[in-house]
Amino acid sequence: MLSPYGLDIIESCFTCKLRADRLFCDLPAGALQSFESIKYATAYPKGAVLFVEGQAPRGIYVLCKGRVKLSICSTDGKTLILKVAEPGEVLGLSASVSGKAYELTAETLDPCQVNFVKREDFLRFLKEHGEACLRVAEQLSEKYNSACHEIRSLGLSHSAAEKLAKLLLDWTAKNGEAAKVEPRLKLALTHEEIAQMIGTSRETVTRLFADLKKRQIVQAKGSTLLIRNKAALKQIASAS
Amino acid sequence: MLSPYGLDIIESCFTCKLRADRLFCDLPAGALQSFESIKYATAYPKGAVLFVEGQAPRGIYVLCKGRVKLSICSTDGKTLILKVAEPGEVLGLSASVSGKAYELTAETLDPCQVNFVKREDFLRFLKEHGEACLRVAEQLSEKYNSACHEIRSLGLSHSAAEKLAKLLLDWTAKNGEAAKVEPRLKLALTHEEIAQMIGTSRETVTRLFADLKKRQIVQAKGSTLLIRNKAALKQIASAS
DNA sequence: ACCAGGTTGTGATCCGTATCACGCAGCTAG
DNA sequence: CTAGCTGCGTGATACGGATCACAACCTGGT
Repeated sequence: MLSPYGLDIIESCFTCKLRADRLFCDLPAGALQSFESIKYATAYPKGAVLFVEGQAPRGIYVLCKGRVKLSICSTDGKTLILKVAEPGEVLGLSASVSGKAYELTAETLDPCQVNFVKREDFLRFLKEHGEACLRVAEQLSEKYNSACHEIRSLGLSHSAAEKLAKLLLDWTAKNGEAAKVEPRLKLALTHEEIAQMIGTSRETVTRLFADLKKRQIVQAKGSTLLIRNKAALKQIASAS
Repeated sequence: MLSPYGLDIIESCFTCKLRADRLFCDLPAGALQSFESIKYATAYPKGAVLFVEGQAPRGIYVLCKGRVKLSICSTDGKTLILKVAEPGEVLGLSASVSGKAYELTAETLDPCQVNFVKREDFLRFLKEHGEACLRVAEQLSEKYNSACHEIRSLGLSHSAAEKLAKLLLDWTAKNGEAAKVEPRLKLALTHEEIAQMIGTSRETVTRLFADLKKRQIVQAKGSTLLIRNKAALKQIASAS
């Protein structure tokens, strides 16, 4: 198979290494076979838009490789990044199930491989495969859960410092660096994007980082961040 | 059957008038029969707590009668009301599906009738009835959708005036008064609770109402609110 | 009728952070 | 090499709304 945009294409779900530990992908053989027959394996370059908030749902996108930025956008141009999706996640799921417009905009941050399934095909698939339908319910619960977390952080944790600290701790947890005393993490996003994740302005993010550095809580090493004082960060994150 | 807390108990899902237009309740006869056999019809007084954020999921609560306040709460006591659930909604669904803790707290605002189903029974029921499972997926999509709306309003529409205007318009829409030029609506919540719905302080809500009245946009008639200038309200709601 | 507890109205003050307005560094392309 | 673009660092200012502190209400209960 071709390797556009510098990707190594994953040929089939059966041989995919991620399958076991991903919520949706780990289907029984029968269902997976049937899924393979309706999916379109596609590749996107960095910066491609999979779907835009407000569009009628065309279908679902199972992310196999690369990261996808999920955001929501106001009429006057302000953007809020909800999360960055990782391989194994199903995008556009809830819109495809309910038939309502996509709630978010999905844009690739890296070159990505994606399995696309048309909405009609997908709904038929769900009717025929009860097990898959349960998986979908689980995925949706997952999404609902993280939406609730987002709401909590936007609506309750008022100060921007608090939100930034929470975000940093979240990231270390995802990178499997949580256990370490001084976790490292790569800042793959610009200050502007981080600001959009916590609903604040770019300048504030810059100032907050400056403050954290001055207080020896974090330390920059190129584009990687070293967290020198996790306790202090947790303090800030849970400050009322 | 008894009528505790002044409720007229709905005997069975088969005879329930709401069934047809509710997402989850309108199941095929076979599934409904099976559902009837695992549900516990229960009644709650006003102010009862069905479940609390953070608890392990016991099961789902199908609301048949009355209103239930769904809220999320920070460690330092601040509360954010996400929505007020109406009959036909399924509460505690996503937690029961995923097995994670309840994301919210559910508290009755009126005397309520509720069908409770234990988690294990419910999961078994879903495995046996593929159709029901699809309904669950739809309900979850619905919930995810409204969570996204909440996020949008919390994260993007910055001014409190904007959020209040949106809330009022939402309410008129739900009451079927949307079409009218001067819709009425009953304010069943206190200023404090409204403040918790839009993530602001009680005083701000009072001030905002005072301002709307001064500008002749709304008019109070006891506990009902008359909207005199819907256009102006929409203006405020969509102001950047 | 009266008092208590919850709800509403309003002023004064203060703090966080948005916003504007720069200068500076690094990277890419002509 | 220089022009231009994008991302970062930092000051000055302004404003929305949180918070505190009371006063005026309106309930229902004894």
